[in-house]
Amino acid sequence: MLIHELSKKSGLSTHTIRFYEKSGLVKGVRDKNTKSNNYFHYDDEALEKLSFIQDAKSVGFTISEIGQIIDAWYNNKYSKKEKISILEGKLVALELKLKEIKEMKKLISQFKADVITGDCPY
Amino acid sequence: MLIHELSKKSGLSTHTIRFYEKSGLVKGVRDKNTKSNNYFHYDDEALEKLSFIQDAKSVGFTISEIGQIIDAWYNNKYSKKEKISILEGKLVALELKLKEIKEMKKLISQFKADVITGDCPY
DNA sequence: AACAACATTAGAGCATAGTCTATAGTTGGT
DNA sequence: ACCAACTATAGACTATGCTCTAATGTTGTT
Repeated sequence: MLIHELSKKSGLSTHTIRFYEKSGLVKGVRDKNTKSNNYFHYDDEALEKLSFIQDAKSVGFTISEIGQIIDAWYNNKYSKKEKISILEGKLVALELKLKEIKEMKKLISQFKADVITGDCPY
Repeated sequence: MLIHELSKKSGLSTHTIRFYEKSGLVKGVRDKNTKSNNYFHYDDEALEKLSFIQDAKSVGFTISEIGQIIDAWYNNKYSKKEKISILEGKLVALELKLKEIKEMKKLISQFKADVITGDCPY
């Protein structure tokens, strides 16, 4: 598919997709038989990656971290050992975030309880 | 205490503290009896806020969201009802993040498992 | 009085992650 | 052949959240 279709299917603008392409997260390929244009073609894997990118961004991973994860899963840039180590690193980071969020939930729940009971001094 | 001490106690640079002050998250007060300078003085509440800001940032809240939470707890800018509604909104957001992170953990765990078993096709 | 170490404001600069504009070329339908 | 809708590239612009510099004044110690 061409970028416009990928854009519609992913829900991301062509600008954003090109930005991700420049950042190394996805890439299209050019058809060597076609000489009249130099359009990039994208497959379902690109769509999958864009969907992953959106989820990964929303849990707080940066573009560069997402790039590492994609490289650890979709590419052969890293050895098996390196891939596992990268993915384990991200799991540790997620575990920490989970803990922080639970603590923040407790804290804000306490704020709320104190506002309700009037123990909030302000 | 003056900003330098607050900086050391909070672990944030004076620049960052001033940036937060401009953003409305903390504020120092000037001593009306002192005429030779216009230094700001900070209390333990400011330190508490800075600590909260660091935690809140690390769970992904923006400066503006953190400002709302601080206003809902430390100030009387909002009515009781508004305060509760703001805090509940943040709790909902945290609950969603929690869910997203758990899903991302599953996904990355699966990536890792597939790399280990060799089911990763790349 | 000299000097380091502090204080203030204003504004410049930077990284991240887009978002948009301009320019130029291509494709598909009528 | 024409035109809307697409494509590519380069680069300008924006928002967020710092981070640093410059200019200037104050405080505390020797």
